[in-house]
Amino acid sequence: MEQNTSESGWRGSPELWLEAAYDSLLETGVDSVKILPLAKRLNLSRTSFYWFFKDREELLAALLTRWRDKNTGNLVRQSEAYAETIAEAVLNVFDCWLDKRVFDAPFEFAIRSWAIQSPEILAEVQAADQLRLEALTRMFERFGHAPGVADVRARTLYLVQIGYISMQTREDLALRMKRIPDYVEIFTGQPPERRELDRFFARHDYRPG
Amino acid sequence: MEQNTSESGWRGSPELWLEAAYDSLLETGVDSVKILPLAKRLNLSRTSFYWFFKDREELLAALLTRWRDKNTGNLVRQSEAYAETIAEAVLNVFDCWLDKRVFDAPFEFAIRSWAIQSPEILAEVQAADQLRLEALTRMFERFGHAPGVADVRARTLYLVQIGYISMQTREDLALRMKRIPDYVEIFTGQPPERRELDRFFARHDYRPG
DNA sequence: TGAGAAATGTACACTAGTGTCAATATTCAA
DNA sequence: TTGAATATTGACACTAGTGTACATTTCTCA
Repeated sequence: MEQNTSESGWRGSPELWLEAAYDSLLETGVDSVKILPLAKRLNLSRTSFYWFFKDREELLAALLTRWRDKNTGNLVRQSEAYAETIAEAVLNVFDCWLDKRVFDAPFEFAIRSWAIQSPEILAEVQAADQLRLEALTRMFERFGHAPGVADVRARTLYLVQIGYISMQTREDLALRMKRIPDYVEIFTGQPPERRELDRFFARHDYRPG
Repeated sequence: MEQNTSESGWRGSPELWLEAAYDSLLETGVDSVKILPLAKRLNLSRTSFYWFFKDREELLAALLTRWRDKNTGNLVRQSEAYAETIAEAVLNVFDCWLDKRVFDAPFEFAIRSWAIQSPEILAEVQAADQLRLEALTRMFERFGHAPGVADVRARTLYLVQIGYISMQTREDLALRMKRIPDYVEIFTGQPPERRELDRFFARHDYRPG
């Protein structure tokens, strides 16, 4: 808890405070990201925080930057990945929902919850939504869907996941994987090929059955 | 602002404080539901609050009750409404998303944002999600979908809306209505009949074209 | 090994909220 | 028209947070 991962002999660092802020944000929301409680967690004097950050605002801004870089960037990238069919393309996007190295769902929920109390955060979230939806719409259009339908299919794919995040459920991999073929069929209008599913399951270390 | 809607000559009332709390919850989240700011809004002394409520907790509990009674009750009811086809049944559920007398989307978002900082609220939200999903799954099963598929279709229908609420977009009726036929087709696997759409548009005072 | 940079801590002044109590004012109904 | 019920208020004591100033400690490296 009071360890610093960097190699310096000092106890504190910007990274340490940011990491504690991140943990606190995900556990109990932005209003719990307060310097006094973080200092207690870190066994540091509250005021030494100010050596690394100008004020609380600056810490919160750093959290926002971290979110923007991770989630939106990777989602857009997945939507542009190589695929031979729309089913395969959708499965590429599903990678986001199953691999926390690609997309951080609890982080996403914490940021969206933050948006209710801050117009700036709301604007950030809406800008992200637009970028992501545009990328997904282009994906459906690439596979021959007309613009209007592509838009609604992109929304369905994206909003189901945002809704799922908002439910904050913790389900095991097997349960989630069992729904995948039905989701693919609903989202694309066509059932996925066996080999497409196998490739997907394999890269998530899942053996059906 | 300092008016009391009830007929008594007093300025304050439980309803007045609850209404102010509701407004504040929807505008800026649960952390803004504080007695001091509410009192300022109402032009009342902060301490007169304690005549009507034991403490802040009791006020928050009243907000939760209001949400539970309104949103979950009505959604389950709409899922059970008379329909001849699954498309018509889905359109009955869509009534919720378009009529704030039936389902209060901003309220829903505020409650879900609250859940990040309170295990009790999280439990309430998850109980509501389960009730609603079960009702929607039964709806798809009534129209002949196998249990597994019915579950995934119910999730799709429900989660798209929860995700939409989480985006906090404000779009006009025409734009939202334009997507309806595509949504029905994606959610049910079949396009809606012209007359089903017409009946739906008519009851929302919308003229397509 | 000691000077200076980097980090930490203590003391202070401030703000915004909570809830209790006793005093006071207002309304309603007999 | 007056007394009881109902509501309102200001004063008090408290908690948890913010940020600044300055003294102190700890590390680094010349």
